[in-house]
Amino acid sequence: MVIVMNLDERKKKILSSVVEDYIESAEPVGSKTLVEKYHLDYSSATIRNEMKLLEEAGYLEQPHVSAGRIPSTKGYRYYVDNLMKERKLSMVDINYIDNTINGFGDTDAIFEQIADVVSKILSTPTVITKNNTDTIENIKVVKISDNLLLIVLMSKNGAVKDCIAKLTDTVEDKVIEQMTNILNRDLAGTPIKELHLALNNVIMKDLQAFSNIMDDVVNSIKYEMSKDMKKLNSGMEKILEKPEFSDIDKVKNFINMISTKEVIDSALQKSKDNKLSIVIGSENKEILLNDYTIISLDIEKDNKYLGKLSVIGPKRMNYAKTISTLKYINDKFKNTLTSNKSRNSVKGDNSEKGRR
Amino acid sequence: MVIVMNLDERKKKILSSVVEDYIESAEPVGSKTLVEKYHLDYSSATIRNEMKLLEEAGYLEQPHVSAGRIPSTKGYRYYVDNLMKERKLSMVDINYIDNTINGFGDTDAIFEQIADVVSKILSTPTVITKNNTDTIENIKVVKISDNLLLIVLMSKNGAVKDCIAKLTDTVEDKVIEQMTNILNRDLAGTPIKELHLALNNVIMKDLQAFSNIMDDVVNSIKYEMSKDMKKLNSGMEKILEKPEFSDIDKVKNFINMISTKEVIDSALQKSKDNKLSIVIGSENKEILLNDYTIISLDIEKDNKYLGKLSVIGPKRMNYAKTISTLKYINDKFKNTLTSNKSRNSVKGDNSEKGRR
DNA sequence: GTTAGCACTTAAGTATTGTGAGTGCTAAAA
DNA sequence: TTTTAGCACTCACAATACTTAAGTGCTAAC
Repeated sequence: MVIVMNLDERKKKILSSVVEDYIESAEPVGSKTLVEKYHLDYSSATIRNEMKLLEEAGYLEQPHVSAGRIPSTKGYRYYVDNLMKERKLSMVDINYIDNTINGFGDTDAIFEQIADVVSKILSTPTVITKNNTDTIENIKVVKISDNLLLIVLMSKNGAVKDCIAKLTDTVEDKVIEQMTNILNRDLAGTPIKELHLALNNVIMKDLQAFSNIMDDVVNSIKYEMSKDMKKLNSGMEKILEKPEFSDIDKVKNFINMISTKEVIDSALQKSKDNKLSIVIGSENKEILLNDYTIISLDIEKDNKYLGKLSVIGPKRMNYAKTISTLKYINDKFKNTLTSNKSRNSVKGDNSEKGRR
Repeated sequence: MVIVMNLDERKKKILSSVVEDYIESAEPVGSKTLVEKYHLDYSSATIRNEMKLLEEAGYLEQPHVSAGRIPSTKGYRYYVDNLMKERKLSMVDINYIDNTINGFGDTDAIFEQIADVVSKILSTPTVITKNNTDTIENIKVVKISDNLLLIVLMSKNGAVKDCIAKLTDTVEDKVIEQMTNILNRDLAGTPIKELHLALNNVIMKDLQAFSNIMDDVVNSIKYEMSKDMKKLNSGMEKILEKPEFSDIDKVKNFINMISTKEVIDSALQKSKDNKLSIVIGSENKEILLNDYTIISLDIEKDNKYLGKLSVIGPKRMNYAKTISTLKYINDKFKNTLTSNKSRNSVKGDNSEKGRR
């Protein structure tokens, strides 16, 4: 796919050292540092010559003439595709993930858990985008008390969402049954993204029949569905720690940018085929994102697409750790949605599908 | 209660002008500014003499000798108690509140809505603390599908909380009924803060009877209840706009501080009698909070205490607007929890209790 | 009691200089 | 041909001195 440039071993070693040192230190890397810290058996002058060549070939760049080198977008890309070694997660992180993601709550709640965990481990903001081509499959309405109804929506792909409706009028069981039938008749098969419209139609058609009650129910569903994409700001505090954001204006710009739905949407549209997609710096079509990297993972359950989990941060991000964390979470997630038993003493494992 | 110092009218006018100008501009206020902007019919020299006296009496302070004056804690306190004029909310804010707080979802969701709205309007972080002396009154368990249960907890004070439990085993209706009975028998009357312990006891006693199912249910409840106090970080981005937080270290300190549960707890313990409490700067016993003001409001429904809504920010906060916003929300909230009809065209108002 | 006038203080902004990290190039060594 | 020592050069950053403007407190006159 990618045209592999003819970099000799020494250049590869230098490039990967520059990338890794810069990821760690956030400071431009100089020839002397490379020789000393990475045991390159050449003098600094030789390394300087090589770095010059790497710069001319577009893999490195120089903030100013008397500074060391930092990786360019092309450099990061080469590193990710050819040089990076996949890394095992630390036991600390594995334990943290295992103890925190427990599968309680509806699908949104689980997404939220995942976003929080990823943010904590990677110190990056995390975005969850739900699959809104998913369709409604089934709706249940349960009477909790005289003026409280509980509505549960289940999607074709297995997502579950519930909400509570407070009624102004009391309601009889018979009415609930009728209403449930109407909702299922009108909404089953509706794509999530068209749900709002469909709900309006339900009201138009059937409001008369059930007066306020249907209205209460529909509004509750509408509100619950409008909470989409909310998890955007998870882990925002963490970026304050990164030297890239030492200036308050940069923080503000970044927050504004990722709060702009269009920017994120544009970034997440591409590369639908890959389960794991990495878009580095200027590879982003959106100019505002040219200094940032977005790594996203498709979240699936039983081979059905539920949504996308994306990590967004400066180009200087820990690619190896990010990728292994996302992959681990993905595996974990598949199990979690099926069963929440994993953290307790697993007694009878025979109920599992056995694909591992 | 408060000993009112003998400030003459001119001093009052000067003090209130300094407070209001400083709240708006965040810059120390000088004598010339006061004369010109607030039409005090004296020369700047006279005002200077007065300001000197106000400083000696402890109402004002001077960051350095060639700067204007800023209010001290005592100055803010005098302003809030004696000089501040209560202010009507703007129509924009009223509309925003009315259109956003709609009463959908369980009690926690509503609290969250309120915290978000307050944060947006006041550009301040907002903390919600739930009343954990409230007790469980009733528990309902509803079967959604073969391996999904929905659990609804209702408290004595009217709070509602629901969660979904995913089961490893399938479950029969009869079992659910038995289990519901056990849960109600063992948990009814339990204070929310002791729920975790009580749930452990339930498992100890009855795990054998229902094996994994009860386990799944109990763990779901536990997880749902553990989300307490989560709304702490709402509105955190907003503080970046305030000049007090122009330095990234100050932001970090502030975030660390308010993320420390103990600090917030200590601040929120005092003044239980008042529905609205204002603790300014050094009035806070906790030293870390000495540069900040906390304004909290007890949230009630039908005269039952549900929790506390607190706004935390620099001493230089817009006291008048904060207080009127909280009061408006409080009124709104009472209605909202009872009925979510307010934003639709209200047709038959006869169902309302009529207390306004 | 009030105010004009003035000397004084100080934060903050601007200009100046010094320092150190790191480079590119040249010429010699391997 | 490749590598390296040596050196002049560049430039960000830190430290320092200089300037400016805001605002005060005090005194003496109104």
